Amino acid sequence: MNKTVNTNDQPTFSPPVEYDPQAVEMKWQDRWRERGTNAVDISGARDPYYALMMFPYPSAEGLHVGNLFAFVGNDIYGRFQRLQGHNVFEPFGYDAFGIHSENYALKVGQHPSSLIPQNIANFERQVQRAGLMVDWKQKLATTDPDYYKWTQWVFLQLLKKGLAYKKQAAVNWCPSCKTVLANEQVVGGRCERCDTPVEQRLLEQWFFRISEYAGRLLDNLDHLDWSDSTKTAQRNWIGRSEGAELVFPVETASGEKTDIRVFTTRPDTVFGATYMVIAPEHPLVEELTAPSERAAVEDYLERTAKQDLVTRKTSTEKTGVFTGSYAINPATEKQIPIWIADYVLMEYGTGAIMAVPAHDDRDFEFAMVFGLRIARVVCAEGDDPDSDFSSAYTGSEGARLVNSGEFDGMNVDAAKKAIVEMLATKALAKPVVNYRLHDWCISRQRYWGPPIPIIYCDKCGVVPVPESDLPVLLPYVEDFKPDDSGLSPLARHEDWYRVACPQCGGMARRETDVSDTFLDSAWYFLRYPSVGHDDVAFDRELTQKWLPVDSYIGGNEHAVLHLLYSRFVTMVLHDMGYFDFEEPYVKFRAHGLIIRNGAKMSKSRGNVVIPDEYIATWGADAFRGYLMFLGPFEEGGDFRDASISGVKRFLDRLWFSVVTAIDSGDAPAADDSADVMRKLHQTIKKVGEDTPRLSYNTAIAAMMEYMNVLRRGERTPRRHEVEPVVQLVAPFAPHIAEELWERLGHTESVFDAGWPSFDAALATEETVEIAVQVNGKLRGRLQVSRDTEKDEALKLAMADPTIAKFVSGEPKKIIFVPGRLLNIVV
RNA sequence: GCGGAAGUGGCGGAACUGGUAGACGCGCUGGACUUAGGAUCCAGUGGGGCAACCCGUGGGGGUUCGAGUCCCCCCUUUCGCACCA
Repeated sequence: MNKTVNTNDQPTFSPPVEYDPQAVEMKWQDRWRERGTNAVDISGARDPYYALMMFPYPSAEGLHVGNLFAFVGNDIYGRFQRLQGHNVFEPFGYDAFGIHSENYALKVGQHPSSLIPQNIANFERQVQRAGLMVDWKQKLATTDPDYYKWTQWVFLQLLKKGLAYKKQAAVNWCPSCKTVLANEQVVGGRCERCDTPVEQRLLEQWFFRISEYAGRLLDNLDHLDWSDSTKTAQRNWIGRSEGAELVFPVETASGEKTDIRVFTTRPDTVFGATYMVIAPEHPLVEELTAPSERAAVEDYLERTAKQDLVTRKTSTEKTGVFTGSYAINPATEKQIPIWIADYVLMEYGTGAIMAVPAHDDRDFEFAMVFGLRIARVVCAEGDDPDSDFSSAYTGSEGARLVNSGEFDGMNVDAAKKAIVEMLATKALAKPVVNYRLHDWCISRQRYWGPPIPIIYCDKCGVVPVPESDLPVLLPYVEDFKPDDSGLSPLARHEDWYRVACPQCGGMARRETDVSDTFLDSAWYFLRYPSVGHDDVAFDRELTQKWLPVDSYIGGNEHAVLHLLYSRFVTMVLHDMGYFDFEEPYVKFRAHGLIIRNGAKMSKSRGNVVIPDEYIATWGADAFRGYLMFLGPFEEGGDFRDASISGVKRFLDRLWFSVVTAIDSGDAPAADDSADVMRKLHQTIKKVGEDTPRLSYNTAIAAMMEYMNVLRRGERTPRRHEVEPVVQLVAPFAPHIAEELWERLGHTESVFDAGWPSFDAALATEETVEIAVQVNGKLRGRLQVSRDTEKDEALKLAMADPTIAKFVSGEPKKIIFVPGRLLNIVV
């Protein structure tokens, strides 16, 4: 290499022109393909490691940096595990069904079945160009009949287990997408995709009984290696509440006796229940309505039914109507009026509440609007029990019961228990746990999804499609635009839905709804190892071998839904005996978001960054490195192209150093080689610790630091000083690592070379700089040997006049932290 | 309103269990080499001060020999959920 030393003692390097990222990257991508470097021996691999990333929706715009950021983060993790000796399976696939694709197809006037393959081809090109260690022989797409055949099979398993059922329900209806949305797809009362206000509609829908698994889904979280924020999100979504169900006897308008059951978390306040509210959809509404109130009630019901869910869910304005009937408060045994109001939701609890205006904000507000009685039964410490109300008192700490008969003076917790026990003796109460988690509506009145494998026969009723008849192919239809009939576009194709009943052979019709995209993605990780096995959804042995997933990386936007649904499906299949694990992902980490100019990237903002041109300019290795260096992987960061050059320079220097080391052959080590070796071993240690923690930015910084030490002054690097760095950098910049590894004379892939070990003794400094403080203020630094003791350090410090001048008289106290600092307190 | 996360130089960010704040990178300043350089290399770079020193991690208190880190109160940003009884 052309290194010369000028008279100013400043080394001059000629630019390392030989490093041509494009050429190197093309060469190695070809090599990997030819040699099958990234392919895994699915059935024979020992020490398997499943490094999964959330599969993307193959959009027409192609892969953007947000996708790539996530994929590269996973790839680094996977490659690192491979260097640790695991057989790493890093599959790739496409979540290609769904409203996204369908809407786009409608917009551009092309059929999704022709769009999707184009998009997939484009994604694949981009992913390969980025150099991911993907085993392409195991790829899948949810739109492939060989895949969705088994999605339909999963549906049938849930049906078999009694966990799929059909019911008519008020559902979220998007008037623009003309389809039903899951609760989860409604954001702030608006459609997640098109932002149109959502309305309610009544439709027959297929549901999965996920609520039955709420307790397990919640409890298992304690044992998962997931980030706490994700677990918290899941816990909140599941929403466990402990309380009691109380029974309020009532008499209907026609004089019949019946009960209304309510759920409450505050049974201690039952003496303060001065009225009762049932949801407009409550089954007893009709019977409880007195003739005199009929007109008013009907009017109110009509108004709320028309009301879209936005107003209903977001408005806190209290509306309601009196039924004309009364219930008996089981505690006071007094009559209380029964009201109908839309602030009580039929989907939660029992659809009826006991209203305690003195101790619940919503009940208080309602009572104020309608002039209902307010009775205080809990009194805060030091409060006057007879004072007036200006708001509800919802606290409980230090509070005592009042106006509650024999329970007066009890604290809230004791009263909760005692009152439920007392009412239970009359069969008027029992402790209950409630969850906010609703059953999962999987029906979609759309075209672009797997048809739900059900046949309706006039004679036999609801008949599941026999497993041997799967898949129920999604027919190619030109006219797939949804209409507002509430039916899927497939319902317009009689030739498709007319079918013989599998049981009696008579005339029957297919279910014309397709299933939710979340069902496609709720089991894809089970499929990857078994891709190519056309006789089963997932091969038993391969599944036991590779699953559960060792490490899963994905976006936090899926922290709740996708993760919850896939946990549920896994749990059900486990219960059916298909495999022996019940949680799909041992470890999950959410990556951060890449933003641009402080805003989330989106088409509408026009700030989407497509990686292609950056890769063309800087190379995939530099671009990967840059993405990982711009911030902590789990936090993301702002994309700004200015600083890519820093990572590129690092790779240039690495290249130059390695090539120089090779050229210098067996030249004797330089004088400072001990320092360099110490730094090298520290770097191996740090990169080995940071990488599995996904602390990629600091791992890269550590490697940069080492390069700075290595190149310090005019020294010529030696082979043993650079060779391990090639291994360290390999997960981050795989192409340049392979090339340099080959130039270093190796014939095997650097990814099969293992991870360099570090010498703990060598990695420790023998002399350290300790801080000297006087009264906690930094006054100087001392170079001492690592094992210097307190007295010795103090002596050295006092010998330094710049320190000693701050110490007058005898120190009161000496704090000494070996190897770190000395604090003299005077 | 409830819940989560976060406020550190001009910028992105380091600082693992309380122990030298600002690693690493970008940018900037000066210099070297150059016909030239947006290439490469060297040096410097939190603010103030000639200096000794002083001030600095959103603001205010506190605990401690010592606080970016722990505790209390407030402010700001951001992302979820929103009448769940």
